[in-house]
Amino acid sequence: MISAMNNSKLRTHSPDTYHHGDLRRALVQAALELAAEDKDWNFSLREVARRAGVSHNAPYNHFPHKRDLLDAAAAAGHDLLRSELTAAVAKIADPRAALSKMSSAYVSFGIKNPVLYRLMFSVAPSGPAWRPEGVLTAWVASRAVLENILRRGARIGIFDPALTRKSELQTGALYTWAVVHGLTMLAIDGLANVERLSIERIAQKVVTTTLRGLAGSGASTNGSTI
Amino acid sequence: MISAMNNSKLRTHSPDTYHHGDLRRALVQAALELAAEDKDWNFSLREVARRAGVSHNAPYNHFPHKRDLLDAAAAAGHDLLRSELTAAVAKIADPRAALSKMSSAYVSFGIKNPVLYRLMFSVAPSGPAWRPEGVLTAWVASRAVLENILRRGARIGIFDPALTRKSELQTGALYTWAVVHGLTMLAIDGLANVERLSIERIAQKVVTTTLRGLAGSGASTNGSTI
DNA sequence: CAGCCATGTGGATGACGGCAACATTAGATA
DNA sequence: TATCTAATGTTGCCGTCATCCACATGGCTG
Repeated sequence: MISAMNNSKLRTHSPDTYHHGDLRRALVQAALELAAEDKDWNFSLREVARRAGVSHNAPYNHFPHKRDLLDAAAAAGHDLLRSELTAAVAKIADPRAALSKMSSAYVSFGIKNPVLYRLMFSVAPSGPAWRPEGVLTAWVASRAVLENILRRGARIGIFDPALTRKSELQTGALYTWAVVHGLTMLAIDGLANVERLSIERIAQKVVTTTLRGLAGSGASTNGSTI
Repeated sequence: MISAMNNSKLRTHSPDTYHHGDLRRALVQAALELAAEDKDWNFSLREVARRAGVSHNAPYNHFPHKRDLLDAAAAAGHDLLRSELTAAVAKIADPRAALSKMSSAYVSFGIKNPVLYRLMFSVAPSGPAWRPEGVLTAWVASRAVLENILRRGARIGIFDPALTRKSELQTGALYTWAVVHGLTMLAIDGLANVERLSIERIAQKVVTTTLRGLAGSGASTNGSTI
């Protein structure tokens, strides 16, 4: 799922040159691999350089600090998540079904890429609300998808009509996001065990409850639209 | 909020001895302080030792690895959270009000101790579900408090009666926990902004929606019990 | 009072993050 | 096409870190 990254222009010129040709991307790739292997982000920058086949200092031409590499990896992750979410919801008209699908896609992403997911939400804010380039963008885009679903549902009365108001819509989106984000985190931490149910089944039940929270007065709480 | 830790037996003997007397606790304390100052857990073990006034190797008599110190800090955090949660709910009879109070206490804890909170859920599981000593215990205790509230509410019909079934109860608890955990995380990351509302106000509204998700058929969705 | 064991100290080792000076090459320019 | 330049890599170096080992200290127990 990681290799799905854009890797066009993989140096059309000589293969064993002094200059790598696409080192920046190779470094991010190596970092993602190392993270997946080690199950954390504590590898050394030198290790990444080694894996990319360059000297220990080459990375500094692309990332002033080690954290910048991690930020780039996080940004790639956010982008991947966003694309998976939009893809999951693309062809679904019914807001409830769409929300269901989006939620399960979200949780699935976290479970498939636990280390990446954790990194994506581990960016240490230096300033008041600093985010690495692109992360906030991807985030806002994802959130917009969610808000659109809620708005559509509110308009046709499936969700609380109050959600047509901007402030309420934002709150509703935050609520929904909190559920899936929290559930994903708990699942990654192995804290989301219920009896012998699979995490997918658990997520499904949680989403059903979530939908009831969003429901308008006339809506059924039956979650069978999944 | 950190200094509330149990610090009995603070060396009744000589104050300036070769042996510190309570180094273990002092190290955890120093680590918590450093984390709060740096806003992350990237300080060096030597720095912690320096702050505690001991040699760079003294900590190894209490923590075989640096991670063990972090685990101890995380455990202390979980314990503190558990005590705050139980205290918040202690005298509240109404399940809905109790859940509300517990939620706001939870989110408040995260906001007051963002770095600690992040650490508490950043323990890298080595084995299948390894947790540092005491963390899982505190977690289960917190969860039990939550489940009790839900069960009581289900019995008197305020919450979905299905919650009296064990499996459903666990799912319901997970749902609730996911909301507050997710909301807390998002708040810490500065991603929980709605218009110009304070985070407390936002949390309140989210909890209202959460309660609706838990509600039984006959329950009002009015969250004014707060 | 002698000795043991928990607790601290000092020093050494290999690795790391980051800086600086130097090398190599891809293109732009003429 | 010959050259110049900026981007990209490389080598070497520094201070710091985590961790290991040998040794010091001293409270407690026999």
